[in-house]
Amino acid sequence: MSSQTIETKPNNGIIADGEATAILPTGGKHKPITVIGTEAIRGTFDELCLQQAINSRTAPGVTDLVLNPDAHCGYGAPVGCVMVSPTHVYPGPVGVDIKCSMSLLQTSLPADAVIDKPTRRALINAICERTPTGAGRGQRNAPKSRRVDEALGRRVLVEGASRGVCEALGIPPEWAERCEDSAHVGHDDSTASLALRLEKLMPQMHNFAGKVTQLGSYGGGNHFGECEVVEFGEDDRSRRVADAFGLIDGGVAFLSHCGSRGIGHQLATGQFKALQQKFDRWDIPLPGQDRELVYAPLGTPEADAYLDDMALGANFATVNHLLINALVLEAFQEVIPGVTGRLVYFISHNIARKEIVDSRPAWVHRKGATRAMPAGHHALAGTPFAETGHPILLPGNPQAGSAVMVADPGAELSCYSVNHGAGRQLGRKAAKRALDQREVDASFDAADILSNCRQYPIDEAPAAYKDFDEVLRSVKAAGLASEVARLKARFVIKDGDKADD
DNA sequence: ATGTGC
Repeated sequence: MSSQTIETKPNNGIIADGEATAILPTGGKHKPITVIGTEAIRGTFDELCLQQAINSRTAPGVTDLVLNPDAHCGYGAPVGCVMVSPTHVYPGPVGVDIKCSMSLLQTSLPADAVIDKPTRRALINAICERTPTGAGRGQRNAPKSRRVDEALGRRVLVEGASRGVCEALGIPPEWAERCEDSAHVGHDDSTASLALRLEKLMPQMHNFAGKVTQLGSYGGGNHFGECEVVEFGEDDRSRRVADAFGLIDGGVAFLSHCGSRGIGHQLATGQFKALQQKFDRWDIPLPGQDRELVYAPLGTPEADAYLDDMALGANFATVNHLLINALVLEAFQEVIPGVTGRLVYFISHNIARKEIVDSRPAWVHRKGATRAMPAGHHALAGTPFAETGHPILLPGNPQAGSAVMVADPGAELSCYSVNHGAGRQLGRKAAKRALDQREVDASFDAADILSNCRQYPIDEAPAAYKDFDEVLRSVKAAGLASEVARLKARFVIKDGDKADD
């Protein structure tokens, strides 16, 4: 494995072939890396990020690698990339937070219901009581009707959002149709193999009962819940699609970002360690000599174990999101009786899926990347979105807004994928050095956006992220997707200096 | 991302 050097080439070796599309050749017979991003965006990719992309592109069994405009360094592969392999699975290019995802709940409320501050404060409190934030945090005072014991926890991991699990947790079962995948199965397409795998893992699953009580919680870092006002665009097509998605112009919606919490973390790190030990023992060369890029050929016990563990974590994340949405709706109903809500969509940006790429089945690893299938895509047949394409949920930042998009046929270029958000511009330490807490808080006050935190976490401030409009411009100019609606924050739930502690 | 250092 020769690791190419990139620093001496102009533009880091990236060759533009359109306003927002480019290629990065990696030498040999390899198809080049597909790069999405305007010139301004392409300048934000640092060397390590590009080296990770090259390592990933030239790794065994990989046929396609897409680098998205929000790309930055990740574990082995960049956050913000798509890696396709018909023959291998790669745990690193799924990531440590298995099935980290976005979901959007459309309520029946008009925007003026969330104007006055006391109502928004009451909503923040009611939501925080039910859906906690923070490391280790889970359900504190869940009512008996929604308590997750060990037995139900096992069912969640094995079945995902099955009818039985939804009923046991008070989740409207029809929401399962509004999921990118409501349930994940094991390596042999059965749930039986997942049950067996979980049984085998149980002795290592420290505090399993405690971890399953994390269902219905956000965790920390960039995870959040956000009350939004939905703003449709001007053109007829986007308004028609927004209607079909069940969005309401000028209505109140709730956007959530979270993943598989402690369970997914334990499953992912367990897989990294197990595979790294085997690579050490076997002395097999790693792509770019990077231990974070361990892999397993399909059909081996190692690949089976990874696919099973990924499915267990993914099922937890799916039910976590659906329960959060059910609990958030309950919180709205406590504060504003009579309000109703429907799940618009639940879609992941950290998962490997079996899809058809270039007419053959392949594992599409999306790491900080979102599936983007347009109207008429064969995989959407029989879903509510066959005629429109499915909703794409892209968090930007509370001040610039977030976006609902829909894929265009041009998304074939990026293996039917787009970015997963704005992407970091400043590392956490750099953000703490560069940004001023009072200015950050003042900017939220000026925009009349409330938060559950006394001080907004500075490393999560909008200025720590790339310019969201430039990122969206890249996606549109590359022909991947169109904007359907913008979401403007009215209040934000984050892990931070909580007002209720 | 994470019972936020192995």
